[in-house]
Amino acid sequence: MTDIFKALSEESRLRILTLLMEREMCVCEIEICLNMTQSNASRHLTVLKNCGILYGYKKAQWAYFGISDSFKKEHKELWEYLQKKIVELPTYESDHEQCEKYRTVDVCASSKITQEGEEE
Amino acid sequence: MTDIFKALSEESRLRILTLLMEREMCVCEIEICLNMTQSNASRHLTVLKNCGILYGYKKAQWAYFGISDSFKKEHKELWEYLQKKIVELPTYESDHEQCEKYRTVDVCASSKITQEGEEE
DNA sequence: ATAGTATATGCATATATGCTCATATAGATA
DNA sequence: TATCTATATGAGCATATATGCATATACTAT
Repeated sequence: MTDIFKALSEESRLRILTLLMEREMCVCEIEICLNMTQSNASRHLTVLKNCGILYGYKKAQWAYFGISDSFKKEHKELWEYLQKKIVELPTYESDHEQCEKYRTVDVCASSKITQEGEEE
Repeated sequence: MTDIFKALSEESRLRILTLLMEREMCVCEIEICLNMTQSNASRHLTVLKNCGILYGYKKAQWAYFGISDSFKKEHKELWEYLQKKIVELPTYESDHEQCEKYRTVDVCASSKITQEGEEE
């Protein structure tokens, strides 16, 4: 029980959750959308997965994560609470904008070019 | 938002909550029921109060704490989740037994005698 | 095979957290 | 006033956590 609250008691991890509420994502997408280092994103995702909030699987060289259905079911009230309150995060809007911005591009495998180019 | 999860991500504080779900209590009652030091109990209560989970007031030389109605209302789903899951805490039963044991006695102002006597 | 991309993890470090002991403060009582 | 009880808090210490850098591993594509 405390492990779930511990996982949720970190702003970066809540920001990750707001993104995953939309759709599952791979590490490097989160890395770019939330502007954090790769190792940092990876570690936070591991924490969220280890306590059962996220599911995760690998496909080709990517590791995808999403919000676990069993978590939603077994922690129903908490999940409802999160859905309701997480939009109040100060970075909610900007994170999603950043996310949309890279949505059209194939973020992975071209991230470096996109980052340097910085057109638009 | 993270401050509430942070407050809840600690076993000792969840144990305190299980007691306060029954009735409001003063610091020294919690200290005895959960077998923790006075300073430790006081600090945990302060954390829970600072994030709005508890209310607190002083009467004579005692400081009483209880679960805040506004918390229950403004964080309804979370509160329901807590009520449902907190009974699963490994120490739930024993903590309440300890609590009942001292219920009949006037814990405060006679705690030291009761502790040493240890009859029953 | 070689090079490039994505991810996980060891290591070092800065910061946060929890705990105990000691002490200051405030109210109660003789 | 002097003493006892209850509480809050500073200091010091041990542990936990978050983060960045470097690197090992795994899969892709040429």
